[in-house]
Amino acid sequence: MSSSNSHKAIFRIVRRIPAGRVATYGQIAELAGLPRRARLVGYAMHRCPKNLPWHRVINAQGRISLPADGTSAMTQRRRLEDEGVTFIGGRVDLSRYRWGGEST
DNA sequence: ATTATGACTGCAG
DNA sequence: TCTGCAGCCATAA
Repeated sequence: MSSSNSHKAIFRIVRRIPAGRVATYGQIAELAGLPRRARLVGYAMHRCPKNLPWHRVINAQGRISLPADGTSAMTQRRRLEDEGVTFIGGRVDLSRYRWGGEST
């Protein structure tokens, strides 16, 4: 088994992110037992299941890691704002919305 | 097998 | 704020 396990572990973590919270790629990688594999998380997100709350995953700068002019980026931002996450200057205040890995 | 690319990140200039 | 670079690793060609 190669990447399947990693992807599975990643998806499992993403599924635990509560609404109204966000997590960074690096954070998810770490929680999934894959320290420093942030890039792998990004790759996994690129082809994640539809049921996955992929919109709650953003980069370490609090920004959406997708072309700002793309429809996906807008969908992501809209869904987050819909959950109560506010954007300031095009980015999210991680010190406030970052998920700590806690259960809900 | 090798090279290039990408929804990453942290550090340096 | 922005650019560049070194780690990272699955895919594609």
